[in-house]
Amino acid sequence: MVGIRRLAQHLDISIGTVSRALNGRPDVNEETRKRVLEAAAELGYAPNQAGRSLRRGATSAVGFMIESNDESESNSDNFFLGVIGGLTGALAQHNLDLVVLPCSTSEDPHDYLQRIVVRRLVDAVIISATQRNDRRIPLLKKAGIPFIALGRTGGADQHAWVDLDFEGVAHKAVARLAAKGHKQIAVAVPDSDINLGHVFRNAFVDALAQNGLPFDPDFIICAKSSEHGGYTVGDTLLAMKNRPTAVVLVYEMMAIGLYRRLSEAGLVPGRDLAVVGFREGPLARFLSPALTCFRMSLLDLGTGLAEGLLATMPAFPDLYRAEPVQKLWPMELVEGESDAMEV
Amino acid sequence: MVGIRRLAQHLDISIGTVSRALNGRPDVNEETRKRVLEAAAELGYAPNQAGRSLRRGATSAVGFMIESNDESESNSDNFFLGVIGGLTGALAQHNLDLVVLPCSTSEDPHDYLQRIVVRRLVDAVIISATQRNDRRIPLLKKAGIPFIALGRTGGADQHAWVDLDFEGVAHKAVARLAAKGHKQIAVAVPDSDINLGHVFRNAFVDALAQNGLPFDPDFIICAKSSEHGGYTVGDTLLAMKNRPTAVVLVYEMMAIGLYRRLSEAGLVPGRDLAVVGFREGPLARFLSPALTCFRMSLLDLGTGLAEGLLATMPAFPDLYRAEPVQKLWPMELVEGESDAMEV
DNA sequence: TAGGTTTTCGTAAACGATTACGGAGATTGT
DNA sequence: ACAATCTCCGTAATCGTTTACGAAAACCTA
Repeated sequence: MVGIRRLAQHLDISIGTVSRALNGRPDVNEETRKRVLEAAAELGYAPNQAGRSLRRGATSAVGFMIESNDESESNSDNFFLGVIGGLTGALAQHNLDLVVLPCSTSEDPHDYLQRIVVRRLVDAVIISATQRNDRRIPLLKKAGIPFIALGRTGGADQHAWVDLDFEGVAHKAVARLAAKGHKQIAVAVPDSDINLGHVFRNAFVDALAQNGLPFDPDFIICAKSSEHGGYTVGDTLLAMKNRPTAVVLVYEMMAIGLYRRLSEAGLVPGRDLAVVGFREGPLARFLSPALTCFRMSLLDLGTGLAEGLLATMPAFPDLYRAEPVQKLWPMELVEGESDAMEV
Repeated sequence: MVGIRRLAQHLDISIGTVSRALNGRPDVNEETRKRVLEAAAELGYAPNQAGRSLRRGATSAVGFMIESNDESESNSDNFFLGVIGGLTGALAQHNLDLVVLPCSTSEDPHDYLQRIVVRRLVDAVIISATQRNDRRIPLLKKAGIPFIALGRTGGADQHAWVDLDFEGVAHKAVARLAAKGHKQIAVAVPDSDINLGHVFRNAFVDALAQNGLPFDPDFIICAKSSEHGGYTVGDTLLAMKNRPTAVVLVYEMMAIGLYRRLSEAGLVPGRDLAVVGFREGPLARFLSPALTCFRMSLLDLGTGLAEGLLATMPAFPDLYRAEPVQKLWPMELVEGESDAMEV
């Protein structure tokens, strides 16, 4: 393996000069720099990451912590892959690698992250699937590791995050349904301790109030964020004596299950029950009737996350900003037929 | 940050002894070892990864190279997440981290991998989406990096790989269709230079021969491995004067597009055209009529990949085997209604 | 008890890169 | 011509950990 030593003796200069030449330091003759650069390309030299990290005290890597669902049951489809694409692109421009840190669902995310952090495996981290009271936040703050969260937390403390604009989604969905005459609108939220459920629930309640609609606690339906969860939402709806005329869902997989349950009951979405989904996934186009839902660019979301993270890293003084980025990511309505009915 | 130095001075012993105690070396008093372990836990010590990597010449990380499709168009959904779950579990048992290396589709995978390898970012790699003549193989061999491929390559050279049992799938699919009287069976394969297409195509031709069925080159349909690709497969089929009575697909997303195209033409899968899909994804259960396809455990696949990789790593002498693992992963038929018709 | 063996631990040299420091030439100023 | 300045580069320390080597102490054997 060719290191800086071999490069230096090949050029018959000192390793210090080689290093300076490669790192763009000013105190090196331009003629020498050119020779070094050429030799490096010729010999296929690249700095050893371990040596560099040790000396610099930084790894040039940021971690993206996701929970790797052990079996394919769950909701997340191409979501993370899309975000990862945006992240890598934006980070690569600053010579940062992305390290995906998949936390098994059988392990406590806090403990997993602690192991990563204390070993100094990455310079900064992105956490996802944030909980209402997420212990990872104080951990990262105490360790002084720059971070950003994909998803708000419940805490009042300030930290950088990017989240989907649930308020906007809830407002658009409810306003649209209200305009069609719906007065009894239900919402399905995930039953896990993930913060998303709370946020979406609150946004929904606010949207109801803004549209002058009454709020019935029974209309908040908790379910697993999976296809089967959507099926159980159908069960719940069908069992209600005072059945809502419309329902708003999170996760496209829920929509699939609900469609199936309705179909079994001889009901048609958009005719017997207005359905508004959340994120437009690859399935939404196929569902019949077409699902009214919301669209976003996963690539842009990843880019936005990267920018927000870089702004928290003192190692990038030109991008650094004192106040943490807190950004709601807009989603655009995709009109379908699943909420076509008027009432 | 607490390092081995602080730990040593806190215990008033030398750093050498601390290191030996932590690494389970025999030449340290058990009483001393216990004290060191306790102090390490108390002070929250964990070895700095950069220092350790530099000294050991190994990073304790294996890379999993995937291509991160820039936009959500493409096929891969929960596939990688599932495999990652299996990988992390199996690797963690040997104190190995998994680093996901997402290669942007705009970059040459070979160049991307070279940058990773030359910087010694990982000890071993798993490559996926192998091409027929994959330049990454000689790169890794030359660099002496242990690796395993998820997907066979076309080359005759020996290296470790795990691949799906396309032969088994093709044979089961064709035999099943032949038993129902089908004589004109088409197959849709991806049009990219990924090796999967060639393998699947060959397996299909073999299966035809084994079942005494004629082979018509027109019945090999190339398409993008996406929902839209499936739609174009439908276009191609409908435009044929001598239309096949059955079609076998790869990728579940293709099935969705094909269903949509057939529906637009007023045709029903399983009645007007027998459809056999490939991998059972979260969507297959929902398609109506239910898609006949094949099932596998992504978790087990990940575990198998990890085992095959460990067997190539000299750093694990007890697992090391001279001959590289080459394993076809079986898939189990999931009976649906999409190929119910007889002819 | 002398000599040999074993146990336990401290010392110091690596690993590969970065960078503060200082020195040798070359250049400029008076 | 002498000093001051500037340009360029070599030397060596350093990051945190591992490990070969040797030494001290303890233990055994005859």
